[in-house]
Amino acid sequence: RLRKWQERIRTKDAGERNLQFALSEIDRMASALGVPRSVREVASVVYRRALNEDLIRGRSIEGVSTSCLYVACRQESIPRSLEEVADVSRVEKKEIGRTYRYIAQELSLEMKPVDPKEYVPRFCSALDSSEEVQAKAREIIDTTAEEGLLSGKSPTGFAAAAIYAASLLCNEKKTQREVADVAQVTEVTIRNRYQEQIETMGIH
Amino acid sequence: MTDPKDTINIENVVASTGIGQELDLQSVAMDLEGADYDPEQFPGLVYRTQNPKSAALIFRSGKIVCTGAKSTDDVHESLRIVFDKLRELQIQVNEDPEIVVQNIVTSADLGRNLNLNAIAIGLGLENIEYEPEQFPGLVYRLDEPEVVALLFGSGKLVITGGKKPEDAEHAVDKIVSRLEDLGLLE
DNA sequence: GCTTTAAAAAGTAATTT
DNA sequence: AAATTACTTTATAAAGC
Repeated sequence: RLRKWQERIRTKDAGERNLQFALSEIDRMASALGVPRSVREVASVVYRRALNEDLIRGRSIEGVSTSCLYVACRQESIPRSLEEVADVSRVEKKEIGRTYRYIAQELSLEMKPVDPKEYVPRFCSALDSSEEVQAKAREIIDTTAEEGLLSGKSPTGFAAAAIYAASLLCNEKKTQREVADVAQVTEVTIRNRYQEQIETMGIH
Repeated sequence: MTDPKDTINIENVVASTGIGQELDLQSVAMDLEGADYDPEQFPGLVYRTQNPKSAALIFRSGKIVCTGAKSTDDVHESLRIVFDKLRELQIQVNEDPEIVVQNIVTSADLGRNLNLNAIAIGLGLENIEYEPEQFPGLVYRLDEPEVVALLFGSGKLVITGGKKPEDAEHAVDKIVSRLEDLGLLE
């Protein structure tokens, strides 16, 4: 009987320590990503829900923590790409993506696809682009997305191409490499998306 | 307009069977030309057939998995070749061991572009998985038939998980009517 | 869970030429 | 900068870790 007690205390302690570890990891990664406190709080809530639903079993605490942070960024409309999140996590991108899909499914999070426009402010400030470029990029994204160009395309690459195009149109040229670096996509992707976008925008 | 059902093409058929007899894969690997066997990596021996093209995974238990065939007929033909090869090695194989089709992968074309964002919302986020950052296809799980469809922006699609060719046809019909109901086709 | 096998879809990325 | 190779997703069986 005493053993059972000790075991319960032991597992309870272990659970507490695991939760503390998860929350401190979320905090660490959130700081590294530079997201506001509200995102960390949302991530913590999602993690506790996952814990209550017993979704951690068979998965690493680090993987679930990272996925919850990824979810929180999207829910707060300041998304971070899996690439960016993986950069501050010790879990690889592929596993973060899988864990994220599992958690989103099990918690019925009904995540809407990321709107490329949500990347515009952050990418543009990293590029020191004007408000005019941002507005133009948003316009390009909305117009080309309505024309069906967004289907199947990565939101980061789509946003990067629109920002590149807007920079040219506003006489604030940025090189494809500069934009590619802040968006963490290749120049080839920017080139491909850019071509499609200016075609349907009728810009010459 | 072309009926999307007429664009259906079987791309891969997976089937399982068995010869009801234990095998010494080490010696089979020695005697069977072109056999790949690395028990450290995977317990099955890999044997590829050329006509029709397929890959057979042969296990110590005598159970066999055949993948890569383009039709159910090809699966039977490929396995007939495998059975004959084993008989050449003095291994007893019945006349026609039972062959069970486990999965059929099919491709098809709806003939027009799809707005995957609208479809994700329209069909209901709870049934759909669409993460273009991770994969360009929208994942749609059907209950009847029980298959999984991958929808692409081009209107092309992949259907997998079915056990009979008709499953893909029924799935295409359902997908087309659901998209039409939502006004997301055309 | 993972390991291996096959095949399609389309996007993205890393190498090679 | 264009071409090639490779990896992402889906399902499925097999035996074993």
